[in-house]
Amino acid sequence: MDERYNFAQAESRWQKWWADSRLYETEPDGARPKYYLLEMYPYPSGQLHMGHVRNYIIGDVLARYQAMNGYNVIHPMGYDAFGLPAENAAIKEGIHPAAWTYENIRIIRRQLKMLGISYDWRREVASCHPGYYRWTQWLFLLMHRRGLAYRKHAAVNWCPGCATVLANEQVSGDGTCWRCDSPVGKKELEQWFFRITEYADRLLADLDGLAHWPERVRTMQRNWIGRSEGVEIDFPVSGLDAVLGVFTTRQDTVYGVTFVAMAPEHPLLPKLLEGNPRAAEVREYVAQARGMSEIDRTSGVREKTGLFTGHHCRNPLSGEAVPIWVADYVLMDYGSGAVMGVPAHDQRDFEFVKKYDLPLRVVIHPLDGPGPHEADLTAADPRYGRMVNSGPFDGLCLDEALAQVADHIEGRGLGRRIVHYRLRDWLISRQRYWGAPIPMVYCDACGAVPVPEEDLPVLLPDTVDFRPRGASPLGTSPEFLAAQCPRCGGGARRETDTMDTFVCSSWYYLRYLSPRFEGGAFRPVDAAYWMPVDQYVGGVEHAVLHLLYSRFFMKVLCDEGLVKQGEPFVRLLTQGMVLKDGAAMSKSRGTSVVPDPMVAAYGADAVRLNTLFAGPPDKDFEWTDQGMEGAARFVGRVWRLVRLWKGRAALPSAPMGAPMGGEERRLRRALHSSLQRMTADVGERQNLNTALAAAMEMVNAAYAYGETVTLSQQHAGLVAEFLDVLVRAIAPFLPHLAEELWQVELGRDGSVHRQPWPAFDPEAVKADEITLAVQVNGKVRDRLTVSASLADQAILRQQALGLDRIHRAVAGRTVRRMIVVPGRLVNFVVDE
RNA sequence: GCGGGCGUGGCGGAAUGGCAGACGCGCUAGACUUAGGAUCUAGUGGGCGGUUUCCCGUGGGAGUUCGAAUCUCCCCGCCCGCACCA
Repeated sequence: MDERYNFAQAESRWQKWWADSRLYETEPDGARPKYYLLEMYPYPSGQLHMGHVRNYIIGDVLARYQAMNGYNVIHPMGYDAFGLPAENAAIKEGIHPAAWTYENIRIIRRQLKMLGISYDWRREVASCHPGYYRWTQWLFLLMHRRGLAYRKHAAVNWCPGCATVLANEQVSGDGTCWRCDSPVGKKELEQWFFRITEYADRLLADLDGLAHWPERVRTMQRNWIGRSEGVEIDFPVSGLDAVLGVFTTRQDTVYGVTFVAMAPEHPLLPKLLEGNPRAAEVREYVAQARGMSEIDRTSGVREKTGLFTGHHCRNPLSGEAVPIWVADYVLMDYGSGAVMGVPAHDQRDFEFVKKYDLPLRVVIHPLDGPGPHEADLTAADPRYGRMVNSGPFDGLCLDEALAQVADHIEGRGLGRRIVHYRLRDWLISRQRYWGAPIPMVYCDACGAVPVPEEDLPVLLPDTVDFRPRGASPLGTSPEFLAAQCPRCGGGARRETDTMDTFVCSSWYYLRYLSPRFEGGAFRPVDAAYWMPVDQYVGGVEHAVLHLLYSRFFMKVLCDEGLVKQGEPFVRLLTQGMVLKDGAAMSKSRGTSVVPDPMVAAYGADAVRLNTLFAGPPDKDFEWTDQGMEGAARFVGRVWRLVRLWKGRAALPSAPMGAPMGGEERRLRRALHSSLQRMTADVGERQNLNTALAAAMEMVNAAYAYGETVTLSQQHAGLVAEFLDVLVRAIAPFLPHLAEELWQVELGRDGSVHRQPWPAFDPEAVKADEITLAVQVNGKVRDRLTVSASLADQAILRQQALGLDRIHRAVAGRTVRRMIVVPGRLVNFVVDE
């Protein structure tokens, strides 16, 4: 028996057989419950590394497991194929982005097949294919028709590295580009936006329903949407016919305002400076503040600066005159671009008045006592409390204070309640070549006119000089640029920007359902059957990018009546990263580990096993080749076991009915308790690493049985049952090995991947006798083996106290209590 | 600064109030063998002049409990998110 499992031969044979027998191709079937398993499709920038591979392997295990549970599983794959890297690589290497992309797709497809992932390859899509982006453009038109796509002039994020604009979500917290890490600047441009803010409330509210999403992701989206309820209060500017609107969530502190600060960009500022002796000084300050980079400007550690404008305004509640300052810590793009300074109750305002020697006034006292004297304050007290020094509002507390002040403001026309969001509209224009052209034309007579649906797709021209120059490469193609106005028939000019690739990926999960459908983005009946995605697997880095955009798209499509649900992804598993040298794998840093050499050396199943066994799916782990040997060892161990036992299992006289001895009952118990654990670990907890640990225990139990009972004496029926369960239970994890064992070694008909997931026998899991830990005062002193049916505590007590070591530990002391945890332990509480 | 997560053998990790270290890697010994980087078996947290009978041990400290890696509080460290958001 020193033959070895020829994984290379078996794996390629079964991959071919699966493809030939169309095993993973699925169609809607009203008679069966569906299960949509989706992994985030990759950006084809080269080969897949272990980070991607982990994603797809986790998804594959879950897909195969659900198929064995009787679901009609759809499991598709495609490519997020538009994007800057294709263009950058093409510029560098002189290849066309399309050629580069399709070559990478070819490589990745081969890798995925090599790993034995159960995709329905007929459903493969590439977002750069005209058959796909035609519908991306169609969805743009849908947005436009619904008033959700609009063009506006704005100061937008500009990434010099990518030579294009970016959406807010695509600028990292430190002010750098999410893709290339360049510092992002601002540029005044006229651009296309999607009105995602219109859905802010629903995007926020529906997060509560996503019970099977990680709390972390929901929190990140909540923070990103950033809803805050408050009021905008109008402060009339003294001596001018103007009001300064000030947004606050703390209207209960309005009597504590001692200054008002406006952003350097505030549109009212020029008016304040007309004929103002301080104008020159203020302008210089404003120029300086606006010249600061975004990063410096928004850095919390920097000391706040400001300058008095020379004007005052009137607090409409107290009637008091307060100075208007311009200050760099006030942001134009949040709230109204002006804040009321309440130094006693806001730390930023506190620091500001300490620096510029402005007054402060305490207007909130703690609920349970007196407040501090102004002179004693060393920091602002931002807590809610009881209003004081606030005229008619004195004594009001908490919510009541907020509500009554807001009511008063609205009632007297001094301002209005406002719900403000941090979320901004989604900037989707990109000044790059390799993307879906925005299907609009500009006509001198008719303005911006959408391309008629029947004229889609607006094809990306092949021959364009796509070297970045800060303007859209498409503008260099006269043939592309020239268009006819769909409305008046006159000469017109095409939009030359392409769409953010996140637009493409916001709906790909729908295209999979009707991948070659010519009559629409997807067939509504297909979506009705397959949607929503039951399980989505992908990296957490898309928490507020792709996952927010997709939710927005789904809601729009729901409003349009094309889908029935407003949420695309029911269950989300954010798999951890595979690290190399403590950081995410990166091709540019040369820390990318690819699966190919390991598949060649150990087989796809061993790579799958090693990847899954390294840790829980949602946690990061450092890649190491160390485990590969062990993974390959387990594959061989299973194979040898089945080869050794199959003859015994195949005996015609292999009935389960033959009486079983202690060894048999022990093996059967190990089999079924391991199976029970695997079922819970895969199906409920999604802890695939411990499911595999259970599978290993199962196999170890078989070897242990083989040690004590020689082959010819082994219980043929039990051996047969064992092999049947084992091979089915490892099938989702080690699909090639399981198929080889099922069909070739066990000689069964049909694919193991079409077998039901084995059910564990609760009776078999029960032990005949159990070993209890016996503790004295919580310390384990001995163990006691008793019949599992023993329920009589008196007998248990007697037996436990009869143990030598227990007797000694208890001797001479009084047993106060006996605590019994059934099946686990007995604890005697004695006097110290 | 705010919010969240984490901290367990030489290593990856297991145990979510009940026998700490499952499972695996690595290591040690043995068996088989011409050979072993194959395979199988056993051992493997630390301490001890007691090696089945004792003590210690889950970042540190306190607490709750018959019993704490697990719950509570304080502290330390690492990671992630947010960060002048008015």
